Amino acid sequence: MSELIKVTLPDGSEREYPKGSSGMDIAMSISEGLARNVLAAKVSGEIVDANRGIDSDAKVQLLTWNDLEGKSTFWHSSAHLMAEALEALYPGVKFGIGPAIEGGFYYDVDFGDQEFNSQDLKQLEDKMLELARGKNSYERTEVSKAEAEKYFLEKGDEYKLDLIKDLEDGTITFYKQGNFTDLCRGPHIPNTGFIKAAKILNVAAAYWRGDEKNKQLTRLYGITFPKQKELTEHMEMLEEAKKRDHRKIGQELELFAFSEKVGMGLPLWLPKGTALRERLEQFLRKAQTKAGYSPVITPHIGNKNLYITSGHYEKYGADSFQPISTPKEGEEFMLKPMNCPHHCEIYKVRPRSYKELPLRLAEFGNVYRYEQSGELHGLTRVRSFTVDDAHIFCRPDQVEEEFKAVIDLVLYVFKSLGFENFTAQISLRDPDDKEKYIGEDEAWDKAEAAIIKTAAEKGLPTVVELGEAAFYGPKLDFMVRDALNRSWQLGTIQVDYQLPERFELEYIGADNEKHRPVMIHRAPFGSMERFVAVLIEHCAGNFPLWLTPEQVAILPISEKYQDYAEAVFNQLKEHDVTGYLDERDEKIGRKIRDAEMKKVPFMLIVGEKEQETGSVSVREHTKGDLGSLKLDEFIAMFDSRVAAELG
RNA sequence: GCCGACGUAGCUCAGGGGUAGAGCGCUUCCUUGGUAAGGAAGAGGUCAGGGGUUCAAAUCCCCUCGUUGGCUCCA
Repeated sequence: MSELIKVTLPDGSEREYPKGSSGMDIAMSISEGLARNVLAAKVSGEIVDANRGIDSDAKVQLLTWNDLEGKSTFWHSSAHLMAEALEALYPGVKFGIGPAIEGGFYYDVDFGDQEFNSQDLKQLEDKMLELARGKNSYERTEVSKAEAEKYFLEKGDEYKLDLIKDLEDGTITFYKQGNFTDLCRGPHIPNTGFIKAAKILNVAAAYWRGDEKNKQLTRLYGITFPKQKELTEHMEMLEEAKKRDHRKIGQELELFAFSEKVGMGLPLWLPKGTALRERLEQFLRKAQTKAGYSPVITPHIGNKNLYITSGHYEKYGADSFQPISTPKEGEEFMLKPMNCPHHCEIYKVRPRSYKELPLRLAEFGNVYRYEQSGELHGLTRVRSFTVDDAHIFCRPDQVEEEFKAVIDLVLYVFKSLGFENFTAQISLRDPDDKEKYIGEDEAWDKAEAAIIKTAAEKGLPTVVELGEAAFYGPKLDFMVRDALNRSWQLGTIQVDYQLPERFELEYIGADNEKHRPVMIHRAPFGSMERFVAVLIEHCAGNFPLWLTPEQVAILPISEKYQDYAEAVFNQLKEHDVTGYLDERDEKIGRKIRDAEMKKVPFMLIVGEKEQETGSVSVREHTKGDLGSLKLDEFIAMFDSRVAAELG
């Protein structure tokens, strides 16, 4: 007699189930193995508990650990489990919020008068696992606002009360597992038994609601897994990430440095780092030349009025490096925080015809931004950096084509540097806070639509973020995943209808009338600093051969072969192979070890044999002895490796 | 900018109220050695900077600077 509902599964198949069946019931009907792994269900786009009944026809996706949403449900439930453990160990603790994040979860905790220190972490982890073994189910109940308030009033948790205050009556739910009840929208995994491994990763301080006027809570970061093995692998990955830290490798390989005397956040590029950077620049210059860009050079400072015109002064002036005054009364200059205003003035040097658009002005421009001191981090966040900048001035009817060409350029750059995984983030205005942005609604709508359209046409994997736009226009940001699957923002493309307006840029159209061009800002690397940092971590300092500052090390067996070694070195230099000659009075084993530590791709060992035959004994970094090659054979091999890398 | 931790030789770090330690690196000498560390000797530090407590401070306290984990921010 029970009514049936139609369920559409992700593979397109349709099945019928009694009304009120849950995701778990559906899983059970497919296979027991699946049922054991189901963490939650996505029902018509909404993620719900696996045991929630489904009352109408729906598209249903069963979420497991392999789904992002499954993981996040798992971690959110783990946050509740950690809270339960904390409550058991520290009676009377109060809780803020405890969401899942990328790579785990956290919970903000107010320990009151109780002490919590890092020695307690193991105890907390053990308690979590002990509770998890109880296989307590996560039970959802709907409560009224009054009931919710009553519960937390009695418990004395002012943070939850604060949260409830903003919730609408009738939408409030509690989740209970074991002895712990929490205010929570859900969803959750079926029971705590799924959680087999737990690690508290980090303890930090965070203000309630992120406001420094509020009380500071202890934020406990944790991660959990359905298998112990996965936790072990995760911890190994974190260990590997630490080894790849670009700050560490940058120091070890002498790529860059910082000096207290020069100032915080102001990187000093050492010779090897500079070599690397310049090769990256040359690579992009070449690609840009092909794509029709015109390189330009502009000063590091600009009159304050330039930034008043651009709108940047009003927006960022107070938080920037302050104006530089000159002997002339009232005259003020600013370190340039971006290159666009200068490029606008280049556009304006003479009247422009529609025939010369698009005009693509490119500059590796050094810019200076007074980032908050607490935000500085290695090369990824600095106060002086170089944008691989370009501004494309084009007619409105050219925007799409130009946008697509830029996407192609960005993809070419990523591919050449070994970044295979990326998503394109479409950053739009926050529709609820239009005050933050300058310009007309109409222009914004047009620009946003253009980005969405071209991204779709290029088949980019995209995510849309509201409120992430620049103040002058929407953006398409490229988030790449590195070798450790960490996500970084690199390239950016931005459509801008505002600056042309502010700078009164014009071109004469075919109709002999004045028209306003559209500007596209773009930087495939983002910044040289940030890109190098990400590249270092991506390849753990083992750069593609063509980028490596020291590509070969010539290691003579003894000083008797010094002359031959030098001859080899000189010939390599002729072929644009860079490196060094290790003339030290050390044994070959030692020279090899040092070259290996420096991650030099090729070691060329030369002694009596090689000298007699005009050859080199080749050893490749981490791979060992490759045997003997004539010098020209080696050069040919080297060249073909580089050619292969650059596709 | 805010909260916490940290700052000892070029690097990695030990020490800790009573005149500064190790390994690596560096310099010199010996050694001329065939695929991841040859041997010996030597140089090198106002213990981040400033102030205080003390007979005595690298060590305890305060401030400043810097680094770092977070929070907030990011043209």
